[in-house]
Amino acid sequence: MTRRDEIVQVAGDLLERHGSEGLTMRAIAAELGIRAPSLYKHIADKRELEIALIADGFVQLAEVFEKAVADGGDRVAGLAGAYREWALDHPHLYRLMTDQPLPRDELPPGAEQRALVPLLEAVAGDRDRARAVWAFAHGMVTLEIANRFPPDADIAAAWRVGLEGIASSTTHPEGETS
Amino acid sequence: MTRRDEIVQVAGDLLERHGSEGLTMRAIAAELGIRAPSLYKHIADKRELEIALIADGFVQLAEVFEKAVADGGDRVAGLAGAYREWALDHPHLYRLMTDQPLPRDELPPGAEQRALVPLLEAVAGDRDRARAVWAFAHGMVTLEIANRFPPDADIAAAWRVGLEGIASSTTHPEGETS
DNA sequence: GTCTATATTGTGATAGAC
DNA sequence: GTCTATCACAATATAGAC
Repeated sequence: MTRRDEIVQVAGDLLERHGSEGLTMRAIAAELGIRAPSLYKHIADKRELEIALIADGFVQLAEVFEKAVADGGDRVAGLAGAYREWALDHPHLYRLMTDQPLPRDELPPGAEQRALVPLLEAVAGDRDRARAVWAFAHGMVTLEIANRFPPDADIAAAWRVGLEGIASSTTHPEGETS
Repeated sequence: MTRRDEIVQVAGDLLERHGSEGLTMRAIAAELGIRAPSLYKHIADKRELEIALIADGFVQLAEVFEKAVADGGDRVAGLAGAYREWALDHPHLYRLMTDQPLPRDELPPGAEQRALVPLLEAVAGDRDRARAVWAFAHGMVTLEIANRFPPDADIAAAWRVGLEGIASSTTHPEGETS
């Protein structure tokens, strides 16, 4: 493992342990037992570090999705469950990945695509439906991370209602407005 | 209008114009033609300012919802449209309101409730369905704000698919797992 | 109610020695 | 590849004069 890889790994650990506010060059260096300026011999700037973390996140998500599909069962439900579990397990990385426009130019090509394909296949290539499922899952996950549901909310039930509705409703009629 | 109200108003303007990073005590003061320390004669700290902005946001949202219901038509679709329009019109306030746990203790009582009632009524009191609709709308709106949909995405179609699915699907059978 | 001066803390980043 | 020293900047907030 190169020194650069070590730095990225430590950065990821710090991000999950202390949130994005805890992700400082000084803290990363301290974790490695060196001083902050030394980091710049291995990376250009902090942004490069964040990009690497985001790219890594997409790889993780793709792997989690592929495993969920391989496990069989209802595909959309399986993917949603995997998405939820991974996001709640890595809340700060999840936010880093979704709070900003995707820096597509700076990411390794295909990273986003690979994570996206399993969902698209699960809805038979219906892009609108895929986006609706994604938005629902993203909304649920961010609200859960931000602790916005009341303590007595039946979160699993909300997931069920949403997924069953979006995944299995028939295609809307052309031109229907109401 | 008291000086405090002026400060809150200027803070809201700054938030929308320059995002949460632009919302600094110095900037607020500059906008008012005074120095930052003078603000502390009117408010205790910056947090108090943010709370006031959040509370104000809920009032705006409640009014927007009530107007949408009064306008008639499909209720869920009307509320969702109003939600989307308001959020995209005030993206930074929207994020301030939803990115963190709700400071319920510090908000005027009923602020959250008043904004919530119209949606709950639109789904006949079904709390799970209300949460699913909310999560879907929240997901769509945050993804739109973060510019995460590709340029060619048919966002209106995704809204339609999601809302028709969640709002009109039948209640899920008890114990059904797949 | 405003000011100046300042405390305190923090950030990312560079220069240049070793 | 690491160090020390430092730049440049910004943030919230307080003390005390006027």
